[in-house]
Order: sequence, then structure tokens, then C-alpha cells
Amino acid sequence: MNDSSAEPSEDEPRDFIRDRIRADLESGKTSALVTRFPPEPNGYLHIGHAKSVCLNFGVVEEFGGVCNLRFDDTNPAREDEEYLHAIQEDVRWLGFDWGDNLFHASDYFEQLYAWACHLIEAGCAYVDDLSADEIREYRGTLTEPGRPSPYRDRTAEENLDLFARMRASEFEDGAKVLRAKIDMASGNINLRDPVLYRIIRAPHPRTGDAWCIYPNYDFAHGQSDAIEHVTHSICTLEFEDHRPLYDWLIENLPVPARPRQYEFGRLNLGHTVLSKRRLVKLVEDGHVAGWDDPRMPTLTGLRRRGVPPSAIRDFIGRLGVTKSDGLVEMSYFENTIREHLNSSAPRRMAVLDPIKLVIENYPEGTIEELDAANNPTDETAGTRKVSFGRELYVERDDFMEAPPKKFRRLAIGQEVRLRFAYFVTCTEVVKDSDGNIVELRCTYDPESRGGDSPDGRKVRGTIHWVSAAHALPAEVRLYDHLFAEEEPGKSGEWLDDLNPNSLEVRTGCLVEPALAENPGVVQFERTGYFCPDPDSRPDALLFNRTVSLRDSWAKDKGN
RNA sequence: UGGGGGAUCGUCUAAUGGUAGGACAGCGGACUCUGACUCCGCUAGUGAGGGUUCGAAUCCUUCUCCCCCAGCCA
Repeated sequence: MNDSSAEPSEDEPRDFIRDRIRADLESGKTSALVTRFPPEPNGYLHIGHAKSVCLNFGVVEEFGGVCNLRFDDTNPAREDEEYLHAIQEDVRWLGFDWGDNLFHASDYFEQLYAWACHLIEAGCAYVDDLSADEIREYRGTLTEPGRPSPYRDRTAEENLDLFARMRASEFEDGAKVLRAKIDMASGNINLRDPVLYRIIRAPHPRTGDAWCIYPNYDFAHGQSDAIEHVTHSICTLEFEDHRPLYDWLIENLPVPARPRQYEFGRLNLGHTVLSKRRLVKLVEDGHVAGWDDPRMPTLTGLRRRGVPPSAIRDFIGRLGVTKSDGLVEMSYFENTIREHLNSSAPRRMAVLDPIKLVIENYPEGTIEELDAANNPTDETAGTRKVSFGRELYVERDDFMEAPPKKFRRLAIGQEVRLRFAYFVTCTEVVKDSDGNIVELRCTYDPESRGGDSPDGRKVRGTIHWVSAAHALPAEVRLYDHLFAEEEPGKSGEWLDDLNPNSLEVRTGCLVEPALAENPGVVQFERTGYFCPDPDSRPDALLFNRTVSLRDSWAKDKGN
């Protein structure tokens, strides 16, 4: 780890938060940088969380310091152990390490309780008997001040006693709460005597039934930061309004450190949703197959989809960190994924919608082993052998009976290259009784073995293929945007904007045999990037499309 | 008509009183054994009005629009 010498260099990211940290380090205000990533264990991490993860862990990689992983587990009614493990796996997958610094807000319950008592003794907090509805009523509105609760002026002794009895389980859920005594007339509603503790008689994943009162976010978060000596508590914009309360608590409590909160704009991505509430709904109502459905923007979904973590980190880095809230185009993310995969993914051939092609002048029963480059952009990726024979399968789309002028693929009388193999010319088509094309008959030029003709003759197009005798059957799942609308719910019910075609299952695909050996993320030549699904088996191959290749032909056709 | 925050190409962002720049998208072209990749070029922006200044995205001022807040969620 480097330490606080912080000359900004050219390729280092710069933003208002890093500028702040740099200044604090240089001035000596901060001697050792401490940040934290504080997920609530009540759902899976998504790409929006990745922005926070990359920021909090990123700055300590850049400036030195530590980033704690701290679970904000203050609400046992909503949280579950399942998420504790999943979240750690996802952060690790992204490539970050919290070392021994795995903490929980629940680790601090006893200290938090003591500090609550401190507040009571100082006359800064009181036990309120008002119901939730009454508290809401007394709180006023955005434009009208609130009114003090009739219980606001209880003595410290009484409050202490009541609070102890809350802890001792003498009251029902909702019967009493502990509130900070601040300002019922504040324009900032968070300062109108915010609730600090509530009664929740639910077993906690970590503390069991040791407690029946739990601190809420506002009381737990800042104080946990202080306990951990967090120097820069980085959160999203919606907490900006909470900062005065955050500071008020820090100032009124004998905490061991003075953390400061900084807020940045959260990530919004087009054609998807990134709110936990909505993601849960998609899973629970079965609109997707689960948290790890490859269409989900969750990290586990993206992982199953084949998106490399490096692409996610790179994407987040390109976005920058600001306080303006925007909507990032999905194509920006997709482009980053392609960029990472282009250099790393081995090329393979797979035919997603096969039609048979027979080379009439190719000797029957002959099989050739041809060399195919594994990655033309990376010579060190080497080559592999692919089997070639008289009967092949090619993509149905790669033939047209009445091709437009710019069509560079197979058509009657048109010569094309079979990738890594030979030049072939289509001579006739075979149709069934309904007039559907069922087979293409071709001739080949034996001189063009390997893909080039000695006479220097050029062909306009190159198409991919598989050998009929060697190809393996496979199922391929093509994914599209989960939502048809870029901003789901912009006009109407967000679920109505689901894309009915977000999943297209292709059965009867044929892939080259090399794909049987669990290849990781590969490029199917001319088609896209694909990875084997965890459910894929040797006798039932199953691939997910990570992202398609750019296709300027498809775009052109639309005109 | 309370409080907090934000407005720069279509999108994400740089420029902190001195030539409005980059990336993605789009368009055009070159190259190509992937209509991919790569390369080249083009299009396109300071929310509006006033002011200060030799000079304003930047400073002042008025206005407009957008986001967040009335959980015993985080």
C-alpha cells in the first residue's frame, strides 16, 4: 500500500470525493484513510451497488488505507442470512478484499444502547408512546411544522426507566420508540425528532433473541462509522438530508472519532431497474428465474451471463463520480463488455439456426482437419483443428434467394468463403413440398483450402459453419433488455414495460466439438459472446449469450 | 408557497476567469478470412434572461426545469 502522498497523475480517476480525500490526506486532517461498504443483508447486490463498492474499495487501493465490509443488519424483520453470504461472494468476485475487516452493525448493539442512554441523560432523547400513525400526524408536512409529542418532556429518569423496560421486553411492537429531541419545526423533516430505536420482536440472524429493540439506520450508521474510525463515509444522494442528523448525533455523543459523510449520485441504467424493491418483485412474482437470472442487473445475474468482473469495474470507472443523477445508456455498458471480451474470448463456430449445405464435388467420406485461429486479435491464443466434410450446416440467415445488392453471403451463383476452409458457390436450393428451403447445394474450389485462392481471387463474404458429422447439438439462450422501455415506469406501471422478448430460447443449435470442454466465455464467430450456463451438461450443452457482436449489416437492413 | 441537491453534445463526463475536450451512441469512409476488431473523418453541447470583465460553462443576479425528503426501511 502506498501512503498519503497524493499527487494526482494523468490516468488516476479524479472526482470531488477523491479530491476531498487527497486534500484531507495532504492537510493531515486524515492520517489513515478508512472507508466502508455498508450493505443491508436483505437482497442481492446489483450493478448500482458495484459503483459504491468500486468507489469505497477503489479509493483505499489508490490512496492507501482500509475499506471495511459492514453489514447494516439493524432490521431483523427484513434481513436474512442467505444474503450475508451472497453479498460477500459478489464483492469478492468483483475483485475486492476486506481482509479481516468484516463487521456488522449488530456487533455494536451494546455500545449503541449505552449511547442512547447517554442521549437520554443529556436530555437529547425521549421515549414516545405515540403510535406510528400519531407520530406521522404530529410530524407535520413538507410545508407545515410539526407539533411536539405530549411525551416529549418526560424526565431523564423516566425515559431511562422506560427505555430499559423497552429493552427488557415489557412492551409490544410499536408501543414505544426512542426519539431524538431536536426540532419539530425544522424544514428538514429528518430533524423533527427522528426515531432512533424501535421494538421489533424478531430473532436476529446474528444476535438471536438477545434484543427486542433495534437502532434504526440513522442511529446505527454514523456511530458504527465512528467506532470503526471511518474517515470518509460515502453514500448516495438520498442521504444528503440525513447529514445534519448524522452530524448532530456525532456531536452529541462521546464517540471515538469524527467521521464525515459525502454523497454521490447513484447509478441508473437504461432498460433495467436498480431498486431493491423492484428486483425483489421480479424474483418473487416469477418474471425472472431468480436473482441470478442472466437478464437481471444483479452481480450474480451478470456473472451467470458471462460478464467479466473487469468489465464491470472498467464500466464503473468510465462513468465517474458526480452529484448529478443521470441515466446511463445500456449500450455504454455493453460496449465495455465487448471490449473486454474481444481481447480475451477464444473464437468458436456455432450455428444457431442451421440449414444443411452439401458440397457436391467434395469427395464423400473424406474428413479434413483444418487450422482455425483462436483469436485473430491475439496471436498467442494459437490455433485449433476443426473437422470439415462434404456435409455442413450454415446459418439460415446467411443465404438469400433474392439477395439485395449489398448482400455478401450465399446466394445462387455467389461465391463465399467458409471460414478457415474453402470457397464455395451455391448452385441450387432444395425445397420441401411447402416451398421451404431445406438444403443448399454447392460446389467448392479445392485450390482454396485454408481460405485463400492461389489466383488471388477475392470473395465478398465469409460465413461460419459446422461439420454435419461432428457438430454437437446445443441449446442457446439469447437475451435482450429486460425492459422494453429505457425508463421502466416513466409513463405508467413499470411492470407493463417488461420486454416480452427478453429471452429467446434457441434449440437445435449446432456447435463445434471444442465447445464441449467447458470453455468459459467464448465468441461464436460473427454472432456474439457466449458462456456455458451452470446447468450445461456434456450431453445437453447450454449456452447463454453475454452480448451480441455489433452488427452493422443488421442496422443497414433496417433502412 | 418547507428543506436539501442538480443542470455542459442523444448519453456519461472534462474544462475551477483565457481555444468548450474525451468516451459511448449516430453518420460517412478505409481495412478485413468475423458485415466483428482496428483506423480515419463528420455531426452534435454550456437550461433562459440580465450584469461584472479585455475575456464567463466558470463570478453576481433573476428565472426555469429535474431529483430527493412527510418509514417505527436503508
